[in-house]
Amino acid sequence: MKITINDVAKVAGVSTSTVSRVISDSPRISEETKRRVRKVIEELNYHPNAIARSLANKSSKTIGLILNTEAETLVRNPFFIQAMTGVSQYTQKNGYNVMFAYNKSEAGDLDIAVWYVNSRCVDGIILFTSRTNDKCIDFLKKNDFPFSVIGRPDQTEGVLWVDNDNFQATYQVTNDLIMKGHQRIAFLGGPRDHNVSRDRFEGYKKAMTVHGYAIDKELTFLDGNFSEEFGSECMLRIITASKKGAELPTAIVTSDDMQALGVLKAMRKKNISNIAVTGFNNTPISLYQNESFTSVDVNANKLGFYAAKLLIGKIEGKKNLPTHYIVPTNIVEVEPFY
Amino acid sequence: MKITINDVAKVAGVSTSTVSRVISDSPRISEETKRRVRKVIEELNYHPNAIARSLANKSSKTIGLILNTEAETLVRNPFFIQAMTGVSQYTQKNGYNVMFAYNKSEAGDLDIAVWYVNSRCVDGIILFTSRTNDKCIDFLKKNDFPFSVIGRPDQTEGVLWVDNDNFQATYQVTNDLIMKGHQRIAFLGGPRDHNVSRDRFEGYKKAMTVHGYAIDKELTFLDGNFSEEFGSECMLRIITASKKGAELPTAIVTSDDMQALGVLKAMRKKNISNIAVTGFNNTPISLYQNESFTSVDVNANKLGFYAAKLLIGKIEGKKNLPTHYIVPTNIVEVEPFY
DNA sequence: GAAAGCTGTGAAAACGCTTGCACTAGTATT
DNA sequence: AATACTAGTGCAAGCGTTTTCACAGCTTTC
Repeated sequence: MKITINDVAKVAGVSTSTVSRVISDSPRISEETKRRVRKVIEELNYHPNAIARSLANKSSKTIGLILNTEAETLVRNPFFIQAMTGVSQYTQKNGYNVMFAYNKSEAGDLDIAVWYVNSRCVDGIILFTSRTNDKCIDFLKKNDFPFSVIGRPDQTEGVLWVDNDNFQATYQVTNDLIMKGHQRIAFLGGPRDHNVSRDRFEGYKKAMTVHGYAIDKELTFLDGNFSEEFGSECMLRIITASKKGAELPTAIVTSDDMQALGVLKAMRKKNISNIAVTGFNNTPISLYQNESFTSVDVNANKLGFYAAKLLIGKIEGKKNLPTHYIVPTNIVEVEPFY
Repeated sequence: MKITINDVAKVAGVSTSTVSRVISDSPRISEETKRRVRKVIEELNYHPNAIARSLANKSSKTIGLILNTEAETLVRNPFFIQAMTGVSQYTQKNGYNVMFAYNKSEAGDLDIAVWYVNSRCVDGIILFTSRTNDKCIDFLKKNDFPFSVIGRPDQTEGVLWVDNDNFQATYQVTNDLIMKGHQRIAFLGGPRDHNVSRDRFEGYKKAMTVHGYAIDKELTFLDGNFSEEFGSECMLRIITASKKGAELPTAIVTSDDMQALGVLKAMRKKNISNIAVTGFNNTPISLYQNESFTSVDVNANKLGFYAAKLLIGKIEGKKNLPTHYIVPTNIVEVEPFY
């Protein structure tokens, strides 16, 4: 049988309220009593029951994670686990636990959100991907339940979010290429309904126009997806066009390492080299291929960390908190594996 | 203000006990009453408070994960996230939540275990790596707290565990190589204090001896680690030896994909090819390199799934449950990326 | 020297649920 | 006809905390 606060109270010869106050270090208890009670707590090896505490406090001191992502992505892209460790680091420091649930379907994500909210087993939720018209976001807003989102959502009012400055990242990547003398630079984007896709394109566009270079429609591939296949496909189209007289680009800015790998694969297949390729995420797999290329490290760990920080700030009702954080990116040169 | 069981009782004109029994579908309540109460539950959109329930039941319906692993490994090896999703799949089906905490240091792992146990916020724990003399295991055993372990621990009595048949895996991998005509086969092992290392070596040894091939001391590297560096290092030693007259192996069995990549890297550097290499884990990164090789898929998802199954069986006091599961491995041929 | 103000503590009511036990009304048993 | 079941329900005591309010005993104030 586990020791309870009553046992401590009895042994120490005080009431349970006193013990409770000692635990929370209330100023209303005399040092003398505190010392005595603490000694008993030590002796009996007493530890408060977190659940009883939660019930009395109406707060579980737990936050829930919703990984609304396909298994495939989860496994290939270390982004998620990195963000999760970031979350864990912040929550641990602040006395919160973290709960997670994985569900493949989008419907499943909503189910989990509903469960989390209705059962009151978490104090707040972190969404790991923001989709357009995300049903989870709508649901959480409607229920006035604290949550934060990794990745800027469509509607930012009333939501806490963290993200990179994606515009800045591609701006810089593109600018760097231009500084190295590249003029004909292609761009591969992500799905149109992700804000991140638009931002990355805009950054590229800005850098190009600032320097007076044209955005060649034949070299910009928007509304794509973050896959290797898409990367290969675009590259093959570029190559085909070049056979019909178009000039090959000297550099390609992509929106994801997978895309970049696809591009490299197609280049290899067609025996083309000397095109600089850039990606996003600094995925370790990018280390295991033969071309050197540039990747944008998004600092996933920090994204998780700040998502937790925002959320916990909100839960604890702190005032004057920021509504979002922009986490800086670093541009890394990935050396070839061999 | 949230709806409670009392509100439902009042509206339905019954006592709270009756509502509670309707929720748990007790046979002692008449169908008539059940119907009426359920209708009210629906109308009021009532959902039981999980925490109050936990307190009354003395069970949080939550299990805790302890990821006692370095961040680097966590990120590079999708094993962990795969196992986590496996755990989540089983627990969701059975009405359990999962809590996780990440902590870099080994000391931290123990802290988390202590917190989980003392605060009673989880009903059981899954350890994601079994080390020799694992302090967490000792602590959990001493406190008689339910837990299961991924990876067979040193002392199996009184512990629930899941693992692959590592002996069988390397036996088969080695045997396959022999069937293809290889006779001179090197072996790279993992850290001596991991059971997995010993098992994998024994499988290799058995296959070799069954076929009457010698185990060449110069070609077996035990007590290594699961890194690329170790792989490269061993391969370079093999190559150096060959320059002094030793015969090169025609195949190399390694204990990890990272090791295998290291081997391939060294081969490439020294311009050697035509040596078959095998690894473990079917890591996606293995897809992004140029040699085809063989990897053993350990079915991490299933390992997590069964770890959860064993644990929940124990928590719920089921009788005649197995003490461990052996999850089959599949041998996969990884095609070169390009 | 009475009123007012502190200080330190305890009693008891929450928090929202489960469950052992008791009770009532029928029904079956002898 | 008395007894013994059974089915269906409610009462109230938990589960282990926190926290409001009350109060006793001091000290200060005018």
